[in-house]
Amino acid sequence: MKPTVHDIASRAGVSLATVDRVLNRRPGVSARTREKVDQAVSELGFVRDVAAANLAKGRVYPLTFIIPSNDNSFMRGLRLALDEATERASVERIAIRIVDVPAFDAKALAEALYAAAAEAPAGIAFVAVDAPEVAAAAEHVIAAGIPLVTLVSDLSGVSHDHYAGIDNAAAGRTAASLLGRFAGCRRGKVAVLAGSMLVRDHRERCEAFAAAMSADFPELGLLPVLEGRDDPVAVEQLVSSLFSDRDDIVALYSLGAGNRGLVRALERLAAERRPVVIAHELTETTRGALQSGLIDAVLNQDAGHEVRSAIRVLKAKADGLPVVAAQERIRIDIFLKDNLP
Amino acid sequence: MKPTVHDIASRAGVSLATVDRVLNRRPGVSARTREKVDQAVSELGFVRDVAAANLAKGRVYPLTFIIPSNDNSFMRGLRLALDEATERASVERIAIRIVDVPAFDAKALAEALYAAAAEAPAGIAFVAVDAPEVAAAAEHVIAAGIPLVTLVSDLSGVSHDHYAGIDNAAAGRTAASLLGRFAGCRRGKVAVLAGSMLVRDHRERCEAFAAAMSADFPELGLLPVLEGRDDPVAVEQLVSSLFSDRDDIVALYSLGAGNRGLVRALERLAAERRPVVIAHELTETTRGALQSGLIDAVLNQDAGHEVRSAIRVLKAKADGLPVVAAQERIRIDIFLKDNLP
DNA sequence: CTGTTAGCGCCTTCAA
DNA sequence: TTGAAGGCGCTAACAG
Repeated sequence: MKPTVHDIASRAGVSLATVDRVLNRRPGVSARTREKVDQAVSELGFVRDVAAANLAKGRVYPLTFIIPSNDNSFMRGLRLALDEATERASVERIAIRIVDVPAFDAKALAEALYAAAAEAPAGIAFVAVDAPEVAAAAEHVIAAGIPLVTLVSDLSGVSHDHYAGIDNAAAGRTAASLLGRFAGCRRGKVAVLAGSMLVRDHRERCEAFAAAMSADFPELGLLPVLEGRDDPVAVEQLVSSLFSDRDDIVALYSLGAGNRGLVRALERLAAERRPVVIAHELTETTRGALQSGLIDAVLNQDAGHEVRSAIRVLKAKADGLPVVAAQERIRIDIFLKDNLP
Repeated sequence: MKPTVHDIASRAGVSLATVDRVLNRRPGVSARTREKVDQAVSELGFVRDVAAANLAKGRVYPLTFIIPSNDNSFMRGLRLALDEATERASVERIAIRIVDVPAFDAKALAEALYAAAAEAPAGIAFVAVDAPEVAAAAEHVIAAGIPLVTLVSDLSGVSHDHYAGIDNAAAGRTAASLLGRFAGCRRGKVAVLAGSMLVRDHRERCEAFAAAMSADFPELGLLPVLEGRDDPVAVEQLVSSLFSDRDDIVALYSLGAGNRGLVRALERLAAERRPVVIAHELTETTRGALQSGLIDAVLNQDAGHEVRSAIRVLKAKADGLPVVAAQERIRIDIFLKDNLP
């Protein structure tokens, strides 16, 4: 039978309360007593029943998630993942509060951070905009002793607790590998379509992609980066005019959102002119385009994993427990038409 | 505040015990009382605290996992995943017993199933060998009322509770897509290396791969399938002699295990003769080969996910709860050198 | 510094 | 058919 606190108590010859103090590293125990308990713990191979502990504590962790009120599929997916987490809230003893802020608005985000901190939750997660005022607000949160993690997009120059998102440089390199190899022996230009070079994840993907392309596939020249502001309409226009301007494009890397516009533009292209296309985020749109052959591969980050990871990390930090970094790494999924989930 | 059984009890004007009976659909409650309780439950939006329930029940689920005592990295990984699950055993209130059987040995596996059933565990998971005697043993387990799931490789013609593994036909098609596209404009033969056509996962991968290749890349002819019995030594020999026999091989699909042997054989090949290689399962070996460029892509199934899924399903079945099939689908991961976790 | 005691939310005898 | 009471493993006042 699995040993319990009672076994530890009698083995060490102390009371339950003392055992509890030692187990939870609370003060008010003499060194000798502590030792006796520790010894009993290791001798009996005691591991505490977290479920029972949480039940007794009755503790709930109020967590605040600040996310952009952006109407693209990925952010909708993120929200969905948060809703699911909220449903498991009672079991995991967390209470999630979602705060919306305008997308790409550093000032609004900074204010949201200050406001969230004022409520003193057990932790805050937010999708960063990489700007000084946001960094300042983040520092404020950290100074207030509130665990803080970035979600999806990271923040430079602030030592927050964690970044729950993919390695965007690796994503850029992965895109380059796939695109270069899928292009095969075709020769021509490669177009790059981003949301905005002002956000860190896009910048990192773009730079890594360009570096990998020129290293591994120098015969495929890169065209200047197009910025579609993650807006389907803008993207459609950009891509359409690009393809009517020139006829030497063999491949395209869409590293941002707004792929609905991209797909519409591609659909109007004559089949023999269709480029190799790599895009990001598995959505209704990109899934359909994969299946119809308009997009060749999709790199994806699992919003559900990111949310769950953020929650785990925030809870651990709130409890002062260590985080197994390797276990929290978010994978870059690759989807072809054949391995769609 | 989240409602508890107490709230339900007072709202319905009954005692805790009665509430409990209704919640757990136990007999001995009049229809009228039951109704009152049900109404209180839905009015208050009560959801029961599973952790507390398990704590009170003190129930543990003895689960038996039967896996091949095969010394390849994937099976070692599976074992590792099982060990990890065992460590969480106390929290999840399961007790895992691992039973080893010789690989690809239908008779031994069948016997192990009978033996496991005799111990009447809460559930059994096993890596199937697709043979009649195994099917008979599986039927016996099912007839004994013990929840049964297959792991990694499925069993034909038996309606067991679940298959915790990837869609192997999809894996074969994915391999074909990648291999065909990575081959680019190279022309020649494609070698296929399997473990054994006796296991259903290998057969399915192989058939789907062949079908997809002839449909999408008819210019690349397939060579007869080599069976390496997932044994590194055998595999090395097979591949070595294959490449000394002929010089028109442009690509190779290794759909089984034993890739240590494959990599050793590839290493000895002159760089310009090296084929495009797609293999299965991310291990030390395949990871190294990806990084060194000997292998181009690895399809992976996450043993940890499979084990956890099997456990979830077995527990649910043991409790008579439904399973959300979509949530239990195991993904096919694609790894290139660039997106290694 | 240490122990006693009363719960957390739920389940399970045992009586009525 | 129903209810009262005790306990699962742990934590947290409140006393000593």
